[in-house]
Amino acid sequence: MSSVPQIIDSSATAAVPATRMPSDERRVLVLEAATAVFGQRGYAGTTTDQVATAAGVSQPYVVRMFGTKEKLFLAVLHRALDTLMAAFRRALAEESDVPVHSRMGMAYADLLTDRGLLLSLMHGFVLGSDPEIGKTARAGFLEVYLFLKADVGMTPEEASDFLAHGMMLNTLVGIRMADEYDTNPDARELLETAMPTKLGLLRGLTGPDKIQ
Amino acid sequence: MSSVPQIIDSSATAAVPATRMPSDERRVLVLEAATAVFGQRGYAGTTTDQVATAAGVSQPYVVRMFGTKEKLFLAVLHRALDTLMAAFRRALAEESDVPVHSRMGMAYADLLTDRGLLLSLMHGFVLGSDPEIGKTARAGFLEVYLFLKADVGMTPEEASDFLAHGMMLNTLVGIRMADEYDTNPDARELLETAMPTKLGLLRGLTGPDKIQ
DNA sequence: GTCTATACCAAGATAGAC
DNA sequence: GTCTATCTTGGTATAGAC
Repeated sequence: MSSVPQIIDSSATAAVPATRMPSDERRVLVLEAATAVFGQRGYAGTTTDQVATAAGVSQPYVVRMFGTKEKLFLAVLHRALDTLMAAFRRALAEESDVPVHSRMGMAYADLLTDRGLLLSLMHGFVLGSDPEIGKTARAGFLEVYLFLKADVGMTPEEASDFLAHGMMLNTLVGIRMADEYDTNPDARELLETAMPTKLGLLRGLTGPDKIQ
Repeated sequence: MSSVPQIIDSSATAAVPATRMPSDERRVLVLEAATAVFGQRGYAGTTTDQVATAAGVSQPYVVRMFGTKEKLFLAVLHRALDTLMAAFRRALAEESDVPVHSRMGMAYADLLTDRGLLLSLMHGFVLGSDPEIGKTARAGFLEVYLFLKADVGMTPEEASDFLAHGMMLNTLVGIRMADEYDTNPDARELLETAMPTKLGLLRGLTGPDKIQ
């Protein structure tokens, strides 16, 4: 694979000892960095060193914190699913004239700003053959499906369609279709059709990646 | 990552010299094997040795044939896109009482039987940050979108919805949701809702993987 | 809590024989 | 056209110091 241009600023060299920090705080920082890198390069395509650099700590420390790279990825998936469900629950509880289904869609699209979150999930979703990752991915996907039916009140068809559009959104982000927005009218039309309201968010993700 | 249980029979040991074969024939065999493995494990998660074993040839020979692993993956993507477009064109040309949109959907779902084809595409789609892979993925995705509009006659909305359901199907396969069909009623309902007609194909993909 | 140093293995690629 | 042997790199994980 050719080297991937990066979004995340890598000027954070891990060489200089990171300032001491409570381990749970540090843990969150590393999880966020890992989410960004995994989202961009996928599970196998990511090295623990890339995560460490993005988080501004040393590579062995990342491994030390999570045990193995796989456990780190699983933690990323769980955090992503928790964040997603929390956003949905918030959107559901919200007082608003906007219909619930739309509010859910907007809540989902808003997660695009959480760098790599939806894409890390997507990478997990397509690795169903891996025993651990697959188990987590299926459980998470079904949790969302059930929530849409039981709590939001969608029919199976509505929930399935909602998820389909979510997967489409994930794909458009993953494929970086927004990079073609200005130069390819078809890409532009597709983006404007597939995500009319939240286009701004996607376009904000254009340009060279910020991860090292 | 824990080791992935396999679908493809690995009894094909490369140790015994493969019988000589015209290079384009061998090329196709390797491409098919590569499609299956890449579909299951993704680009970075696949080794050229796994591909070689699945194809029944030696690892250096795989590299020799395609130059690099990345070129092999790109060849897999191109072959997958060609196969997909050919299936669509065939479904379009077909005489039938079934409406075109349905015929397209069925043609797509039928590709599930081509082991790893749709999943290799999906893995490519989520690697848009990689310069080469991303370029190919975006071009292929847009080619399909344009075909749906220009040749099939879909509106942008219809084409976008069609693609959304395609991505949903890919995801359900990738996540191996069919593995839960018998034991989880929610998984079953979701599968029956998302792919009512072609469920049989998906279920056929259940069970231990056949790739080594 | 965090680092440096390093062991160890896996994997892509090359050389060269048959 | 296809293999065996091997070089080389890069990446996870461990040991141990501060």
